[in-house]
Amino acid sequence: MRDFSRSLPMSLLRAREAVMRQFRPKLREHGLTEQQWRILRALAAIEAAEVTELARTAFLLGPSLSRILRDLEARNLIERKTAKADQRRSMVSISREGVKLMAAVAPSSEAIYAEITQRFGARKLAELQEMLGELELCLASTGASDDVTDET
Amino acid sequence: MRDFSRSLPMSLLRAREAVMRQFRPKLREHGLTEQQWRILRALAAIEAAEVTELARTAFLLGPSLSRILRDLEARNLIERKTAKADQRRSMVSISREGVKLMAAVAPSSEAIYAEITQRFGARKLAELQEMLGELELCLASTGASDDVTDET
DNA sequence: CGCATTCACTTAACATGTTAAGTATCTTCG
DNA sequence: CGAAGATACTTAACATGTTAAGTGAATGCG
Repeated sequence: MRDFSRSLPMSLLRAREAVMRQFRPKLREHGLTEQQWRILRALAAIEAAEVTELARTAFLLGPSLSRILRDLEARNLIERKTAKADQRRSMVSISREGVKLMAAVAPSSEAIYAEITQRFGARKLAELQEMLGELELCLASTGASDDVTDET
Repeated sequence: MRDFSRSLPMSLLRAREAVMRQFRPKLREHGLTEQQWRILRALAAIEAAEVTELARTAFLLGPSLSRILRDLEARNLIERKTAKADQRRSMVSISREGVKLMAAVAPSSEAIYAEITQRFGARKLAELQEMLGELELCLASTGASDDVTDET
């Protein structure tokens, strides 16, 4: 069997870990996890979003998101209100405090990203992201539990 | 701020998830998680390994590995014995049952990997892995908690 | 030898990943 | 209208990620 440490899943895992290791300490200084930071960033870019939409944007599963939103709400970093038209949906938005926290963390985050870009090379980084996107695309809707009806 | 859904960490996360989504269902059929499978594969390639060595190979943190080894041992998929020379170390090896399970899963796993390779293209896959390796390398020992003494 | 330090591993505590089940609301259709 | 089904979440349960603290064994050194 192929040496699994050279397999694609392991390559992706190690590469991502190498990248995230750069960010985690700074996020931690502000009491944020990687996932919480993703949610704040996603919310900062829009007025408000439904939970399902936010899950898709931040690439989190529903149950994880539910827990995290509960915690972020308790820390007053986000706000929630049920939609008028459909009581099932809740609209999530970032709070004033959340915006302040973002503003405090963003510069360091940007600096770290710039450092990574500079080290690896901007052109190579773009190429890498292009390939990752293609990989994702060519595997789309090929898993076991997809909402596709005409699978073989 | 840059659209975070196009950031490197998200690209890596989505790509890896797209890949793992192909494998998880089959592993699940055999009652294995991705991490348990990594450990079995790592052990299958060697006679026996110390826990720390195994953690490095399977890319797992010590605490995670401790729990997983406890469970795999309870399921009789691995065996442990403390080293003679150093009572702190324990040598882990795959059991006969573990080998049997590997043999049962390996063909499907290989088939899935082959399918991915074929879809994405073998040459492109090699290029991607090359870039991922370079990324990992250029970020090595740059995090906050590394055992490097001469950091800036 | 003896004791502080280091080392290998485990436990603990909390956050998230993952699947299944639950709840409340909305929609559909007879 | 009203019951069956669909939808948008939430909870539950178990496995892992992550950091800190704990435990027992080996080492270094006076």
